[in-house]
Amino acid sequence: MGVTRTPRTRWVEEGLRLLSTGGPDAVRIEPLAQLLGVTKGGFYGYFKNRDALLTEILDTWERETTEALIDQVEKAGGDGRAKLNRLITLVAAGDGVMTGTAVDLAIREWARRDERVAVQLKRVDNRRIAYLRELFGEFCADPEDVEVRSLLLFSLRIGSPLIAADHAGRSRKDVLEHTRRWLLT
Amino acid sequence: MGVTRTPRTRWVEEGLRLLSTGGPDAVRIEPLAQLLGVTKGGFYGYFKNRDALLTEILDTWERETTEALIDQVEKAGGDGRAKLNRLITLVAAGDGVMTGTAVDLAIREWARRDERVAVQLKRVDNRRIAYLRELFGEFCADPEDVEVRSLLLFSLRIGSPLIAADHAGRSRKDVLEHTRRWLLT
DNA sequence: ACCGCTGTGTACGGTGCCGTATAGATCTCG
DNA sequence: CGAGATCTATACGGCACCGTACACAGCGGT
Repeated sequence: MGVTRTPRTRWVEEGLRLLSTGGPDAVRIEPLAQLLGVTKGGFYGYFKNRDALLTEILDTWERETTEALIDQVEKAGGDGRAKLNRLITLVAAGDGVMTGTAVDLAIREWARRDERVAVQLKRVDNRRIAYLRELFGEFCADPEDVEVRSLLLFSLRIGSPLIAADHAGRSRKDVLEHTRRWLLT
Repeated sequence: MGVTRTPRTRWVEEGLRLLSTGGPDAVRIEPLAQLLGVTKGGFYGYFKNRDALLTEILDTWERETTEALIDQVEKAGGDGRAKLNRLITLVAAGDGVMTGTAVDLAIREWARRDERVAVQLKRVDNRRIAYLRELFGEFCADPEDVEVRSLLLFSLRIGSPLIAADHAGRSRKDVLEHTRRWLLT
């Protein structure tokens, strides 16, 4: 063969998919290779070992997830409220492998048992919370208030997909819609 | 020997501990046996296989976690606000292996990839949300409002430990304290 | 003191995965 | 076309764990 049929990035992309559905323990090289339709032969040409792949997956995620979404929200302009509305809508849509909520949750769980991952996650979270703070700050005078709303909105984004409850006849979507109004008032 | 030196419950308890720190994939029989200071010899006398242990761990958790906390809150009495305050304080303390937040998170992550676990988690969540709804209902007239606050409080309990951000000079504890007041007004 | 029961230790074969070594296949470029 | 570089398949040894088989130890009861 000789030409790159399974480039480095494919290992990372598919690994990210495995991570999101099965957690870090599911990112195994041989099953991954099978998923790509090859054997693990080529893997060790790109990566030193399994750990190197995990590191690269994490770095890729950090790079893609931190700025991409913010840029997308910013470029459409508007005031803080408008931007928050757009942000919430975009996140709720949750398209893409990277920006999807599943990867986020998997990495969060991973961070609980791996200090290296925890550090990386903290950078990402701080960046995101800082952005929320900035937007809420545009129409909330009290800094405490800003902090409370930022944490609540962020928690909702993380917590809601993990909560499997019904809502007395309402749909989750409805409740989230009301919550959005509640937080933006 | 002949007398029970490592009763069935010890396997479950220690398994629960492994689950909370390392996720379901970390609940392995041989390491678990080593943790208990025995070999796996006795394990298969109690359980058919690893899966049977996992099932029993889950059942134990459901039994212990659903009613214990609610009972503890209820028996001290007071109105809805007082009970919510007590509930929040108790959960924040997070003592015990069962009621701790770690098991909860591990099981939630587990439920994302195992339908059986998802069903069980849903029962527990519905029970908990129903209780929150009941308490908020005591001082919130609007049912939508009740639903929003319940989901926000629950999300905060799940999401906050997973979020690794700083808060502009404040401590997480401070922000959570302000949030509590915000939700109970 | 003997016997059966029960929990335990040990040994075994099987499986899935890791990481290495090596040879073959295919493209690129001279 | 031939040489070199690049990617791939295959084979291997090693490790950790699963589940089974079986032998042994010590307690309870008659």
